[in-house]
Amino acid sequence: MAKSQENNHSSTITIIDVAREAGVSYGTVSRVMNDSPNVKSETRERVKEVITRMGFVGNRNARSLVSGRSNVIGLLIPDLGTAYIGEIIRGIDYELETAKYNLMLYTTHRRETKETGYISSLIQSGVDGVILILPRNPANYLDKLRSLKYPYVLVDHQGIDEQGPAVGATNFKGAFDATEYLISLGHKKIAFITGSMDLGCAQERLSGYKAALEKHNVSINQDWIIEGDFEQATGYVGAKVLISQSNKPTAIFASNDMMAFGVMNAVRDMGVKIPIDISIIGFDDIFQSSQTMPGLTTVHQPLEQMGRKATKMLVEMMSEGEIQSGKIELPTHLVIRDSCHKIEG
Amino acid sequence: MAKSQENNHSSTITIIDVAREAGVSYGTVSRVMNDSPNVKSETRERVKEVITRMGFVGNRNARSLVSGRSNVIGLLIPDLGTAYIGEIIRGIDYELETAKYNLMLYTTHRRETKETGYISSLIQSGVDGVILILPRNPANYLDKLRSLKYPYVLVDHQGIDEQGPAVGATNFKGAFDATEYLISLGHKKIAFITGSMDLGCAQERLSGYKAALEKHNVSINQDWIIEGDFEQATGYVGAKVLISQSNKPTAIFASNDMMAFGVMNAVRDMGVKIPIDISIIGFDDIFQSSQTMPGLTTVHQPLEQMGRKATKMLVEMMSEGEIQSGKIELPTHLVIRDSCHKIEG
DNA sequence: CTGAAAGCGCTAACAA
DNA sequence: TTGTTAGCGCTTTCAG
Repeated sequence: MAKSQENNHSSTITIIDVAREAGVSYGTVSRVMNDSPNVKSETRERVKEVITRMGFVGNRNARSLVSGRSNVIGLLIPDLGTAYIGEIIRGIDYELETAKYNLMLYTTHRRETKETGYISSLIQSGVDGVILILPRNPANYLDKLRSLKYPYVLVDHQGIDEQGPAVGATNFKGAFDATEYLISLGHKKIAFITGSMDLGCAQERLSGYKAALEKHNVSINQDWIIEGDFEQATGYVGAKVLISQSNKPTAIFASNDMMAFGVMNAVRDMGVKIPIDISIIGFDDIFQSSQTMPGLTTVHQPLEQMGRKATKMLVEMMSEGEIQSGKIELPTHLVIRDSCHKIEG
Repeated sequence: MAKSQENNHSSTITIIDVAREAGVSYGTVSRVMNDSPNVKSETRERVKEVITRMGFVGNRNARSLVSGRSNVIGLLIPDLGTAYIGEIIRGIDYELETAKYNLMLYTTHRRETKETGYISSLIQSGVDGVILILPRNPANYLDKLRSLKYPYVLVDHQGIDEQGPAVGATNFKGAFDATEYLISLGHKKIAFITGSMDLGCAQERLSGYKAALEKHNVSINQDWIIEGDFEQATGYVGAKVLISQSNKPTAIFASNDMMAFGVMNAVRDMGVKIPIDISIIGFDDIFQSSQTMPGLTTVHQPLEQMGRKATKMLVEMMSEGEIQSGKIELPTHLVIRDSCHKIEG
């Protein structure tokens, strides 16, 4: 006999108890639970009443076992604690709630090796689909996912090899717009601090910056392009380097807001006033950016929307059993606050 | 016949296929999978070889259904995107990995109503236990959890009604130490910005601050106690108010680091130098605090440790089937960086 | 040490 | 519209 090690905390009421109490067969109870149309409304009401009265909740494992669906999706992320990912997850959560899915979280903590391992684990877990945020080396397992027809969506990954479903933002255009805005303010000496250059989004932002400069015939000065890594500290250090130059820029464009915060701190520490002495612009528009003083002008990335869009795509794929393809880029837009200032030409 | 809607992406290999291939009964395969000692090592090897060769992975739902365990724990959090919670989760993740559990995430987004609903959902999901971080109104469902003998651990909740398992930090002592440190530096005019006062940790920090003042016969000035809410903005505003007073403090103790960042920004904007003109101290020691300039002196809260400890407690409870009780407070300690300065008495 | 077999709680065909 | 029933894939007794 099975079930010797009874799960002592799960409710022990089963569909059979409900059926007995309601005076119907347990198949009928199942129909009520699944909103099958083939139930007399009178019966349905009676069964529903019994269900609530007894506090019955269906056993998810049993349902999944027979239906082949778990109503759980997996979410693979590099790390938590960055506002950036938090906001994407907010969007995912939102959609998942309406679609009645739960979320299983897998954090790689930037250990690449874990990614591939997790994918096997995910599939094994009976998760119905997976969202991958900022994956490090998807090439290792994307083929597997595709060959299994396992639904997945990539978020914020601009790999060259990518043919599958993915959602990102218009990084190039966002950076282009920000740079153009600075130029419109009269700036010609515009410095740029890059993100981690192994990431597609960082590359695109750099390209956007350069393109805007070129369009307006502003020459690109390599001394004003500093390599950063999206962390606050490199923004700080980068700004110090920039400001120490004899030929210093009048504006600094940081590839993300965290680095822009570092820039702000550095600049302040050197006694340089924002935005009078120097203009600063960021990228992402995380919550904190509206809270700094002065408020950070930045490129808004629709993070929550990205999460929602990715989830919608995934839900659709899961119900249709087909892997869609094509990547989607959601529009960024400039949010003008108080960290940039007009310059006399 | 069931299974009309086949889960087209899950591997279709079952324990039976493995058994046939290995020339044993499928009960034996099951024993191998569960590391049962009653298998001849020769047989075990053969079966294992077949398992890896066929790439077989057990169906989790089937296993859970019969064993009554899911090897998944639920994590209920108010929000993401705060470094604070991210660091706790890192600890949880770490322990979960060694204990071979997966993590189901439920975010309430600070909507109180969702908490209670989630608890039912969690239990229904067949999750083996639950960790609640910073729960808003646990009174609503703690009784239910207890009566079901459902394993749970509270993290960072200092409710008065609490008898169940919980882990937190020494908030009182941390605040006491920080205040005493400021006093040892010669400060007598020490302001305090509180957290959300509906949270126990915020109350304890305030008490610790007051107690240190009293111990050293420094009178408490109500004008120097400002109510905040743990968000950066209230730190900014609070500092402005403080600095504008005719009788201004020489040090500001913010109840958490985010507010301390706000204080730093405000102070800088008013042309006041840190730490020469004013000393600033925070609480939490989130990652960002070591990145500001000057580095923020703060009370280190062992967030990752708290996550690990909570998880260990939960795992133990799940295996023993008993709810432990008693709360645990992990020690805080002062991290001295560069935001505080000696003052001439 | 191994095989046989009884279910775990439920969904979905099939009858009626 | 409802009842009946065959499994989903697996764990765990019970025999041997």
